Amino acid sequence: MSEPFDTPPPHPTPISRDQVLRAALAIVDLEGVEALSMRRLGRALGRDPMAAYRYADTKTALLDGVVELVLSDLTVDSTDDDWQSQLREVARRFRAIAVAHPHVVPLLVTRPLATPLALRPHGTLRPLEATLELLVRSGFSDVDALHIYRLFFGFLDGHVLNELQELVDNPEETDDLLRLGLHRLPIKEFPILRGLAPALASYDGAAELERGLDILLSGLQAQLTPSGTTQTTTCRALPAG
Amino acid sequence: MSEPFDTPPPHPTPISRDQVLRAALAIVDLEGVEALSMRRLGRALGRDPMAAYRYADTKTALLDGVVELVLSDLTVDSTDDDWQSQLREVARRFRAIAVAHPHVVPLLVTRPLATPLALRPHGTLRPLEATLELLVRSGFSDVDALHIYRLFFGFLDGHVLNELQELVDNPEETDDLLRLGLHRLPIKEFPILRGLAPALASYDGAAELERGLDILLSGLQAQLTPSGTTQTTTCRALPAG
DNA sequence: CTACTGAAACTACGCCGTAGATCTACAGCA
DNA sequence: TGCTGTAGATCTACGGCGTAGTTTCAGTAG
Repeated sequence: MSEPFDTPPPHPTPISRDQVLRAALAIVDLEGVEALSMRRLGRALGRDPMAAYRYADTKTALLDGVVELVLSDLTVDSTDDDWQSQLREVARRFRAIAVAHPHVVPLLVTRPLATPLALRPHGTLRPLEATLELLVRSGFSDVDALHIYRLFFGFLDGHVLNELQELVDNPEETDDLLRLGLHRLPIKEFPILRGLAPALASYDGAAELERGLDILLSGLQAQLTPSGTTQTTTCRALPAG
Repeated sequence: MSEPFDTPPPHPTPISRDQVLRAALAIVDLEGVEALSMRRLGRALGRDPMAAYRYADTKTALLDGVVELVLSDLTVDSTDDDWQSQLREVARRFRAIAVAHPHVVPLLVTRPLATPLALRPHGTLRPLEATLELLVRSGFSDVDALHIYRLFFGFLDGHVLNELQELVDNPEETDDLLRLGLHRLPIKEFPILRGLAPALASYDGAAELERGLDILLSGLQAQLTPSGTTQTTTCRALPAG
């Protein structure tokens, strides 16, 4: 057989799906999702705008690919004996990824609304399977594992959406109220919110994540045990009166 | 002074911001966010494409307006003596809104990433203030109220993002595995996920929300009391080994 | 009757995603 | 050597996009 390296590719150097996705990610990281266009991507690759279509059938598939690339950094050790502490670590890694790629977060949370689960790039499903395995190995039924997975990653999505919200209106202002622009809000209508200017200004994402994890895991421990059955609780309110 | 109704407006009938937003919402509900363009909106209003710019300075402001319109349906009774049951009701109303307008959910969760809090339409801030008031009236400090608000609405965002995920690949198939397209996934790599086909297919959003609320509120009760101070917990893992 | 004002409509620019046609350069073979 | 098939890269073109700037025009004030 002939070496693939002996015969150089048709045009300049070949290009890999990974390179395409990395170029796309770079654009998104620097300028946001809306700056990513096939033409812009082609320019970044030094190729024809249509070149990327070889590696992503469509623009939306390219977006799914960017999500996959980013999520490929999210490892889950499903052999960890302590599922709670492993979930904590996954949470911290997930947050770190989101903070490192804030402009990707909109894609991260919304692409699954558009692309059916089974058609998503496998890299985006791997953390799901690994988390399920972690929980099943810890004694949960697979259905309960699914519930916990959903609650946990829903919580993580919610956390990063909170953490990455835009708060600052006027960056060069030093007073919190003015910096966040909260003075624009009618004081009669938003008294508490306005009073929270200092708290909003000193938001600490890592600490908030830990406190959320405390609450979530403590609730989980109270409501769901690895033995497999859900407990009924006394504080559960009735749906309608 | 002259009656405003006596003097008919310059061109045909006047138009209100509310009408513009409702027309925009109708397009999004029917065909999704990406189908909403200024030209399309103009057509729906029977007006020039530029007409809508009178009520939204920019396309993104229009999107914020759609979010406001949808969130204006979300009432929070801050006088409720039982904050937990009021949060449950808010959660159910929020879910109902999301289910009624699934195509708006991407906007609902991502617009705050782009528009600074104080510049968002007031209608989107009203549930925030009302929830803070509910919690403060129940004895929480305003900073704790903010934490609970974030955790709670983060949870809700996460829930609807989970509930509205696309799962079905091949709708006319009857077998769960085939309908969800999970047979495409390599069985060695995704054994648990594939096995969960029936559970995925029979997802019940309302029930899942209640179970999530049970866990969240029970965790909240264990970790945070209206007296105001956060408790330290024994199960909290240390950051790094 | 004229001049002004403010809202509505129109025009035009540089983008976009991508279907389809075209070009290029090598592989295999006579 | 020259010919042809083919697969990949590139080009062209279409209809649509957000919106700045300009023009139109009905109503009001003087």
